[in-house]
Amino acid sequence: MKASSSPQLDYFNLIEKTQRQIKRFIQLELFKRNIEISPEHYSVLKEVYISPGISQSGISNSISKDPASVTRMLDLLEKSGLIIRSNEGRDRRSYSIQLTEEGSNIVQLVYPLIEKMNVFGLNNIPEKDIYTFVDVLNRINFNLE
Amino acid sequence: MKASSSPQLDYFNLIEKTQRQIKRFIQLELFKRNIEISPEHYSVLKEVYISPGISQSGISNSISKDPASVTRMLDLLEKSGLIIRSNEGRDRRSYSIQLTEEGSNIVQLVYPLIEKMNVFGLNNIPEKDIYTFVDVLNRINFNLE
DNA sequence: TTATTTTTGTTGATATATCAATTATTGACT
DNA sequence: AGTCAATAATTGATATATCAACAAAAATAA
Repeated sequence: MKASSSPQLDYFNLIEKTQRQIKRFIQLELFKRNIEISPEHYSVLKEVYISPGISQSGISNSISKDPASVTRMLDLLEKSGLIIRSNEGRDRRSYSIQLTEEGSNIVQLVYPLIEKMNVFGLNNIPEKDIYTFVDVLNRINFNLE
Repeated sequence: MKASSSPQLDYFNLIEKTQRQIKRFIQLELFKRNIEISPEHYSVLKEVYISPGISQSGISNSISKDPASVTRMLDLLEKSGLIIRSNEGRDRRSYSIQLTEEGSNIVQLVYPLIEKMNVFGLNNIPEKDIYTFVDVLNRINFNLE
């Protein structure tokens, strides 16, 4: 490791750390309210809420996760009675994913909480900095695509 | 889910997505160069490189990960011959972690690559925006502590 | 000194995430 | 129609991450 003019800007570790901390925070808040769902499962439910009937590959693309991850999360969500897979469509390879009433209720319960947590996490940060922040995240994503 | 004046700023998902994408990118670059180490293992090795003799709890704090995660990563790193645990210290509960020569070589090999990838990921982003970006990440961390 | 609490690390259980390989179906091409 | 490639989803293997429960040792309090 050479000494360099500026210390290594380890934004990857910083991003990772922040991501884990946000996740822990959300988990804790959900636990306090006796809402038994993981942040990951919520993000899947939210996708289905926004796009009812979406396919698994559609979910996979939207949340940028491996199809295998989606399969396994949906297995659990199905077992918990929060979503249903149906084969109604013409394409017999794919499932149409729908929320059950309970799944829908959870999204409507959790959504405003996530909004509050967003506000809390961004406390004391100027709005223009938040725009810059989101913009940089998008640019990094673009650069690494 | 109520319609709100502004759409939900889902920076959590954006951060998560970015984190996964950076990780995938780093993994791919390491694979291309036949360097058989995960980004997670590299970050552990780097900590030990910076602070030779550090304890497992020290690593756990530095990288903000659960002690159990650190134990398991060190198990693998030890099996791969990249680090050694020693009990030389007076505190018989804790281990002193050291890099082997091979571990040290890997850090020195990977470090400049990570630097290059940082530059690549931040391509076309004004420096002041990068400062703001890092600052916002730190503020979010602070807010959620 | 003895008792209690804290710290350090490990292990088991479970969830998440990815990759590689596989099955089934669809779409495209000739 | 028949072949071949692409797509959708699943499964197995493996790594990562956390929580809870635990053991051993050290620090603190009584």
